[in-house]
Amino acid sequence: MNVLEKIVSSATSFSKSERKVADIILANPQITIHSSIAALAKMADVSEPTVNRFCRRLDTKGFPDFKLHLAQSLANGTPYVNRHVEEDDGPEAYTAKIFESTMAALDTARQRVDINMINRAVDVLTQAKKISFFGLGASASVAHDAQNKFFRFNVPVVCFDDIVMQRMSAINSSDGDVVVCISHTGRTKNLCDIAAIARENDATVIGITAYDSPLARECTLVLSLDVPEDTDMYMPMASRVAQLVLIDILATGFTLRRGSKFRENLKKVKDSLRGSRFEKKDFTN
Amino acid sequence: MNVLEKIVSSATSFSKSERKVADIILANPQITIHSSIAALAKMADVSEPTVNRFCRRLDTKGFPDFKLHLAQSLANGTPYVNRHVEEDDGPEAYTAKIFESTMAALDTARQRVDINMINRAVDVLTQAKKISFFGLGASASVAHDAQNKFFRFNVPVVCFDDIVMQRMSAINSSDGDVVVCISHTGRTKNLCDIAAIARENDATVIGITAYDSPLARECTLVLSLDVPEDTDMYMPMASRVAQLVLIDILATGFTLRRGSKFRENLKKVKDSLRGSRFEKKDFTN
DNA sequence: CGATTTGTTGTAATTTAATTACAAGACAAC
DNA sequence: GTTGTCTTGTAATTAAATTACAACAAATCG
Repeated sequence: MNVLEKIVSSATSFSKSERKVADIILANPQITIHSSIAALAKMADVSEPTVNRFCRRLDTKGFPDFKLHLAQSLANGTPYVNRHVEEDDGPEAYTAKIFESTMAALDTARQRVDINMINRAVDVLTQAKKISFFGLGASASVAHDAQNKFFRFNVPVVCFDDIVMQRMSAINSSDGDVVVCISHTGRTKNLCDIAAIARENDATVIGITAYDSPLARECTLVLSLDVPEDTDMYMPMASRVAQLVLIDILATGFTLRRGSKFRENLKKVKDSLRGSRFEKKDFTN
Repeated sequence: MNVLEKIVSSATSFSKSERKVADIILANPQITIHSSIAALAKMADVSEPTVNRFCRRLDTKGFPDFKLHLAQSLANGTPYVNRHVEEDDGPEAYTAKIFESTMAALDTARQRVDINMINRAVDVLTQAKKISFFGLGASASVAHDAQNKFFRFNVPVVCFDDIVMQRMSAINSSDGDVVVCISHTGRTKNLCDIAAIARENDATVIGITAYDSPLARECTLVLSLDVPEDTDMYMPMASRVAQLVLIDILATGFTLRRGSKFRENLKKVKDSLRGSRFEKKDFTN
């Protein structure tokens, strides 16, 4: 937990004067790290020892040490301590908050992801006879995106966002086929059924879903992404971005496993687009 | 440029003693930020003023200020200096690199994005009679995702990834309709045509695309996202994530503009899923 | 309701750390 | 070999942070 978050969470245990200090610091974190203890005390209208005591309460060695911790918190980019969008946020505020919360979500995803599982998933995918991506709702667009990546690898790839098609496809699957089921919650009944059906037909089922969810239990192999979702907006946001990055990782693992010669193939796919595009005038991206 | 990088890059301009200081700091950055100037001087076997001069040479106000900058550099965590995936990277390396490069891309996107344009786009979207999202290839899944968000707002939303449908839809558009064209490069001919057609028919065309691209020139309003794309893999990766976050921002702006009562509506949409899902056993997400 | 204790806050003294001024030494150029 | 410049360290100074202690406020208990 970074210092800024710590200040917020231990707010209740502060005394009156300490709260004044906390308020000033939260309001001007950037100014704080460039201020002396005297300047900060003056801003908060308290004495210098009070500031010092405040720092100690936050498990730092003293004011200079506290500034160090604060600087690190800020570097991790938390201009908005509360990253949740609020009713009266202006465009500047909500734009920054959404970028920040998405980045924070990716960071926790990175820390929690199981490299071993990724490696096994890449193994399975590179050996697949056929790969199917299934998702519903918001996860359907992730499935489409996955198809857009994996079709380049010259492997049969399908993608369905229709439960009937998914079901038929699952029933027709067999040994060597890989089915990737994508669901943030992992509690969508239809998708669980499909995972079960695919498994009964000897397909390998990879789940990109929440750890220990009903869907996860139906899968051969689970890539869990426990990302804190901002539920205020009632829309999947960060979770879906993390899923996409995971798809990128699997696709990258796939290409690396296949070696450099294979990469030439990808270049061809990309070059094939040239005719449909306006030429670049210069080398800027 | 962060301080650590600065130390490396200005290595040539250091004197003999300053180099000693630089070496010690680069070797033990974590220890440095918790040391006094005296301790560091002793470690580097130089005098205290030498350390101070070293700090000044790096455009910091003095030793404490230098430590602050150093702390921030360390917090920003660049475990992989080179974030590009390489031939012989193992799963651990490429996973970390892809997460990191995606986060870095989002960070530059955040810095470069034009808040003013976002605000105008939200304006236009909230007043739209009908909203259409068009994308091709990788951008098609972004368009689908946008549809998945915006349909919740009780506004007529369509999404096409088929140029014939897009064309027909564009021709049928009229004043008050908003067409959102999504393309990373902004050089896909078909999509440019469609933007032009939509504009001829009095629709407002919002482009989520590269600044000053052919597509951008056809749009009423451009949300440019100049994200450094990792082209090694010949696949769109970071750009597409940035586009999704932009969609999230527009959707959020939309809901905020509509006020709190409208948010109840979104909750209803979300609650409607309950029947199709397994119940949560606890409150973990 | 008053006395006592506990906790909070500020003043002043002290200690510690960082910076400056200056002088000695090293090195290069003439 | 001498002069000038650049580098480095010593000692003095200044600035900053911390500690010790006293005054005050609030809460607890008789």
